[in-house]
Amino acid sequence: MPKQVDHEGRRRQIAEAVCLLADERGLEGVTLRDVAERAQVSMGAVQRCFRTKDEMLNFTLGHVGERVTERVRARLLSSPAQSAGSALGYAATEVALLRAEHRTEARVWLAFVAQAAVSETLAATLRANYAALQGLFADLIAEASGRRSVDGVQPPDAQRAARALLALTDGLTAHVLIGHLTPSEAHGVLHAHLDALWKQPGGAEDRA
Amino acid sequence: MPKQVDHEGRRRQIAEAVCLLADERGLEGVTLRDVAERAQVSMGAVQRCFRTKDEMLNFTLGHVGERVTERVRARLLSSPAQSAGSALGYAATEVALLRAEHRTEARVWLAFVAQAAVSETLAATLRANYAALQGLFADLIAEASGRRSVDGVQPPDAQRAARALLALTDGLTAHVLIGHLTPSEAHGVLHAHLDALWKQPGGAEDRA
DNA sequence: ACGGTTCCGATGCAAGCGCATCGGAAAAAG
DNA sequence: CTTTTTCCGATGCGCTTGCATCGGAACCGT
Repeated sequence: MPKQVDHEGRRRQIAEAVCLLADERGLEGVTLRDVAERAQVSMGAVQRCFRTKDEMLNFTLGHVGERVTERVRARLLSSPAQSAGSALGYAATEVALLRAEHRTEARVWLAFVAQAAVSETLAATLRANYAALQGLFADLIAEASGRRSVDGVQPPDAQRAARALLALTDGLTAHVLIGHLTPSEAHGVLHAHLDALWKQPGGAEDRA
Repeated sequence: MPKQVDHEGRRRQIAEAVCLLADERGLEGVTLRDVAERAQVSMGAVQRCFRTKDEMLNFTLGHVGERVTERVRARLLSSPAQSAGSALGYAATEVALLRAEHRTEARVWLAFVAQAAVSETLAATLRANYAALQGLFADLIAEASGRRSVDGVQPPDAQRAARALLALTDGLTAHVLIGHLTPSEAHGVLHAHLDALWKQPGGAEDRA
């Protein structure tokens, strides 16, 4: 057997470089040459790991998505004793990427969301991540409001509340990045929304 | 006086072309040559109207923002007899750009939001638009919940509710574009949120 | 040690980009 | 009709991009 290389590891290493560059100059400013330089490899290596640039970006998106979802899960596991309500608060705060140290991830995420609007491949990867997060939210909401989910099926208003929460966190993230909101304003909005959730769990049902 | 040309009109014409292209291929796919072709003018004309490409994009963003805000205002004026509550519903629905015929605007908007995260010039233009919409929302919310705004100053929870509503609409728009939500799901989420707004107007205050 | 694989760094290439340039068309004023 | 000023279409330039190519270095089983 000839030379062997940890391909998956290198892929992640390259994905990190893509993130750094996308954070600084946006997704448009990501070129193969710059990525290679940032990842401390040659362009040839990058081309070997990813057949095309799109493949590289798609992998990077998946990588970031995994990281965020993983962090949310870790946050939940590290504080299992509390109520489902406060757990949901923590999870939502993580997803909103409000903390300064996650600003990079937030910018990368936003860049990919915009790109996904015109790239079906990216959109598919993105949808998978959103579905996972929404399911997680829905579980927590159903549990916190007493009606336990059965076989992974939540009452429809829990699904809807989860959709709302996910959209809200995404919107808040974007508004913070643009500078329309400060992180603490966004934090306030998010938690006010969550508080409101418990005070009227089941009323007001109409429309699809 | 020599030849005279409606510069502002041509600028708008070019901005429309930018929108069409951004809708199809994303903001990255917008080149001066393509814009010129789509706008039925020569590249020279485009260069005369906008000194640089960034200037062109910035103008286009302002143009789209104006159009959306204008449509929301028109929607409000066309149905002034109803309650502030239902007016807010209409306004929010417009902002969320859920209708299929506004999908183009939505994609353009999202593309600019992502770009603004790395371009202070675009971010400034965008902030102005968000501020206008948020103020509009806050007015309606304050009016609907009885506490009239005085001298354009709303109670803090109206401001916060407006921020939440704006972030929610933006998030929903993005999720619809990506295909994570259907338009009717987004519609349902939005109106459930609005309904919840009236049922508990002032409680749950903490954090900044 | 050595042959066979796998890897990769350097280089080349065609295409496309934003922008600068400029000669001449177009139009009001005399 | 001539002049003067504004406008713009065509063209060229320098640069960057993603990708293809390939000779040789690196490595492992034998």
